[in-house]
Amino acid sequence: MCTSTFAGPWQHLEQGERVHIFAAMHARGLHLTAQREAILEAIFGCPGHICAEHILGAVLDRRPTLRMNKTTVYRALNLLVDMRLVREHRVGAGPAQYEPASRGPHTHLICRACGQSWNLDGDVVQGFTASLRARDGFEAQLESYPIFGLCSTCRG
Amino acid sequence: MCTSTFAGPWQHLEQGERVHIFAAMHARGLHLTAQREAILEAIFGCPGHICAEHILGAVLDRRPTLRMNKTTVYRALNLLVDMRLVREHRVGAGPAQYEPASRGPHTHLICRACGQSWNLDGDVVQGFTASLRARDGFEAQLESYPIFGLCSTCRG
DNA sequence: GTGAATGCAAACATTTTGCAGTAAG
DNA sequence: CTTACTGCAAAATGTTTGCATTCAC
Repeated sequence: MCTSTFAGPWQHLEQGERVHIFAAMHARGLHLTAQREAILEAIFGCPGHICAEHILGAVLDRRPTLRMNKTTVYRALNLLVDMRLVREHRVGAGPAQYEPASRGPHTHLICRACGQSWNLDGDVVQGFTASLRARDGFEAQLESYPIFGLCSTCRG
Repeated sequence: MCTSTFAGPWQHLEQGERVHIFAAMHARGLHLTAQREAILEAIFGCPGHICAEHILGAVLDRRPTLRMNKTTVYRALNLLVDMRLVREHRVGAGPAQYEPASRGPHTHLICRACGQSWNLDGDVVQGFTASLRARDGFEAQLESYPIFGLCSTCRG
């Protein structure tokens, strides 16, 4: 079951982004349909992560004339993740969460006890990923998953 | 759907471990039943991670006289995770994976391209978690989930 | 016009729940 | 003898698939 919903103003895709996505799809012989555009707008218009159910809800709310179905949402999401236009986070129980890949790398700290989350800026993460790269040649993609643990308050 | 199965020799719980678990359960007014003991043996006897379906399979295979049901497996797993005797890993699609909490912290690196995984020893991780602790007071539990990225081969 | 995209219903995989019966302490 | 535990069947959740129809290009 999903919990939070983003009810902010409806965002249209920024023009450059739209062009880039259209080109990427065209190159694969795929269509940028009204449904897919609405799904993209829901994802790009949400400041955080959003799940399939909420994407469906947002589109139905804000584009009542557009036909839309959960199957279409899931199919579009798989496509967009495949094309690396959207990042997927599957962590813990509950539905997968999605966000624009263009948002750039950022890591979340999540407290297992209180559930709060914090953004972790680049410095510390970069030090860690740099040492993994140096040691093992492994390019860690820490932005794909939040880091779980206990926050300073809950440790006490 | 599960893929790999561990078909190694049946392990009985090490005596000290059994005593410790029994005490922990007793302290909560819970029973260490034959079913729960068999489930624990399946988890502790598996060198890697094991999922609910395979625990059920292992117990049915090796203790044909013992009645056992997937509901019992899931209920036992929730209990054991809750008691922090067993660690749960939910990552990507597919069923949750379980392993003894006593196995100590260790982090896995998993390559998104080829799917291979490597154990990451403590040093590098400890440096990272130490800086998070110092900076944010956050106690990261990196052993709870793998770090995804690209291995040296697949980066090329 | 043609191949790709959609909606619907149904299947699927994983996990949880209600309830009546069983067994551990 | 009490309270926890179990099995069964059924539900809940999140996601995918088959197929006939519709639409973008």
